[in-house]
Amino acid sequence: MEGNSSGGGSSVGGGGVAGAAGVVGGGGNDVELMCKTLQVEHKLFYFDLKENPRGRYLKISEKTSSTRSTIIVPSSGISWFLDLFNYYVNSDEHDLFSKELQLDTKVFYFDIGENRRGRFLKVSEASVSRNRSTIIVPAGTSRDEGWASFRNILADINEASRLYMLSNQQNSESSERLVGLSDDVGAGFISGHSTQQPAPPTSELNVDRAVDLPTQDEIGNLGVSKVIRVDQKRFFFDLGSNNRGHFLRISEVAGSDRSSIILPLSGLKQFHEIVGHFVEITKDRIEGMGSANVRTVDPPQR
DNA sequence: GCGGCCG
Repeated sequence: MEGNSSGGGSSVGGGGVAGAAGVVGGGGNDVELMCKTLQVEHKLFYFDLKENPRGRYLKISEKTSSTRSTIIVPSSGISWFLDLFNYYVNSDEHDLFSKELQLDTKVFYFDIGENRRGRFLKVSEASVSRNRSTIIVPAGTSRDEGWASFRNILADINEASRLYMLSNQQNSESSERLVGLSDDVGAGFISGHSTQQPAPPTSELNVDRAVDLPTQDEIGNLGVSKVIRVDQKRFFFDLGSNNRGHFLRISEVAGSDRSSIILPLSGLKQFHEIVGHFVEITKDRIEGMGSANVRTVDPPQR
């Protein structure tokens, strides 16, 4: 029950007067969409969902009397954080493992620790050319309620972030003014993130899970599409995005059948390398004849 | 009003 924000004047100058030079330092003029605080033991955690022209992100800060540290989670990572905290809350104490979460250029490390004060989860963010920053979340005194409260807040924020994404999408359909407001367009449906599913604890978190994807076309179409024809088949390459991040959808269309694979952009380079490998080892066979009937066709502009 | 985090 010690899970909730109390009136500590939490929000960053939210009620604050204009003219108070109110802009948060460092965060610049980023718009604050939602903010919450959580107290666990003597630590205070601040959750700020923010948005700027480059997209949406969640800033999580840990503050004690002596320490302040912050991690920045891109919006595509919020649901992963939620899943991971669910994992740490729901799993048996004995089979808790460290996890890594890779998002674009950042890597987040989740590690369990324990000392005289109790158990804790260390979440640290490593990104190129920036100091590693870490927050430490106490498990809590009884039944991991520290982690559970943290998870509950992540769930709220994840939901809010999803709604912002959907409304941005609608807005940009109806009016072009907002173009460039967020690069996180696209729909995606997360069905219930309900209780008992301990997110897949496999190590390659970012590869296997893009399954809950929009199957309709046009969603998250970022205007980047390619089509190739090979024999009787056509292959469509479409960039899209949902709240898990950006992906490339490759669809094979033959007759009225269509099937797709969804490739998170984080895997695109590997994909490319592997295709390159096969091109290399089959070069002799395809260069002689096959290449003539593989053509690239750009879709009509606009 | 604790204490982790190794920069």
